Amino acid sequence: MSGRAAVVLFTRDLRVHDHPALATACAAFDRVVPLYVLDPALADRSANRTRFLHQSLAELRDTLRGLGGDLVIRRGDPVAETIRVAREVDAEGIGLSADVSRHAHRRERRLRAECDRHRLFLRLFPGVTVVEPGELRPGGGDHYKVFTPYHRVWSAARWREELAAPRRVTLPDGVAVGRLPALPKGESPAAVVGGESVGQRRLTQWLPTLQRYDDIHDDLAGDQTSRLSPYLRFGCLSPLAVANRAGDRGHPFVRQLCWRDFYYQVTAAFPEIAAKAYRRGATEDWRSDAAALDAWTEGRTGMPIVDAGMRQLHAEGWMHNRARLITAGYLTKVLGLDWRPGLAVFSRWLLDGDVPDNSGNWQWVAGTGNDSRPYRGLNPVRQAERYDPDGGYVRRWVPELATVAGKAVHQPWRLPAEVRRTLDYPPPLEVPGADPVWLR
DNA sequence: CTCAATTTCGT
DNA sequence: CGAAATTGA
Repeated sequence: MSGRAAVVLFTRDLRVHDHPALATACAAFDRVVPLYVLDPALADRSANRTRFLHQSLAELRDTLRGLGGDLVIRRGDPVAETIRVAREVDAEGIGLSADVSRHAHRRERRLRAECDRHRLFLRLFPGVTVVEPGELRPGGGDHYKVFTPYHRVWSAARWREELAAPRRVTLPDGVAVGRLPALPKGESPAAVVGGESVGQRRLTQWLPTLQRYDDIHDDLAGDQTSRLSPYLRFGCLSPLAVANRAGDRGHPFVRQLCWRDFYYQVTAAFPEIAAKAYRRGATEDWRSDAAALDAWTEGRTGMPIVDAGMRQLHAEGWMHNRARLITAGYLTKVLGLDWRPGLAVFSRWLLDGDVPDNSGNWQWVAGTGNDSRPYRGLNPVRQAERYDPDGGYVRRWVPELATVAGKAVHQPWRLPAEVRRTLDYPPPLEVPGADPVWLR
């Protein structure tokens, strides 16, 4: 063993650029162990994300090798394995990016206890969000509950300095690197590939469209959103670096990054966000209808714009944001079903699925979230006609309707009966006691 | 300075 | 309606 050593535990920050924990460790220590612990407890939550994770890890390992180091892989309980590695290499301590979920908080707490026991230091670093959760607080209270005031202070706040990748990473002598298992299978055939360079390339290619963002980000068929969310989810991209490259802090795209930070600081203060209504006094009288939930889940509700969104989710492990609003609004506001199973379905498939964003947005749509204004039930047909005016999005994802031209595809129940019979597409789900305007 | 009343505003 | 900022005692 030669020189002072530290361990950098990677979690959902799978990059070398603008990685405060890694940059600081490499600047302060001769020897650094970049470590990832494969946690069997997390492995089977989402096959899509597990595959994306492994792709990102493989690339991170290659990048670190290029810098003279490596990515050390262990399997098991992240806390026990991290401590074990730290002791093996006689490290002085451990650094990692702070995170907000209940799982992450528990990991941090256990890690701190073990570090105390073994006389190691534990240091938490920023990097998962643009502005650290808890850094901005309203006059009275620990976190912002409404987006607009948060956005105001977020835009005006001082952001930390973006950090370069370390020029060199040197492992301690004799550390066993460990191996990545064979790339696991995902569920979605058209899922994007994980990794820092893929994310960087996507960002670079997409940035020129920023000037037209307002015109195109809600166009379902145009499909011109950044699609950076999975890379942000796994930290292949630094949210700060993305915001900086967008330039103008007031840009509506940067505002979307602020929404992400907003839900992270909500989750840090309300870790039960995935299970419990955030707003106390929220009415939660959901119906129970297993058949309707199944139809929604599988994309056969008979509401083309909803089915299109769900089919895209299955095919790509990703859904256009506008389609997320429409499908989630349809489940909760039209079918009257609980947001939790909807959240669980998104969570299984989405490459970008995480606790703060996924839960926060579902609660916002369901009306149990921070938005104190009574949420108006959304009309899926009107949404479809506004955001998919020619029906191209529906025809792309619902092949049963591929022969129906124009916006007529949004209301197949209005087609002549003899045409409908040829389509092999179900009539819209019925909701007991409801007479939706779009069926009149 | 603190704290309560009041005003403003909400993807 | 309730959160957050502002005003005022």
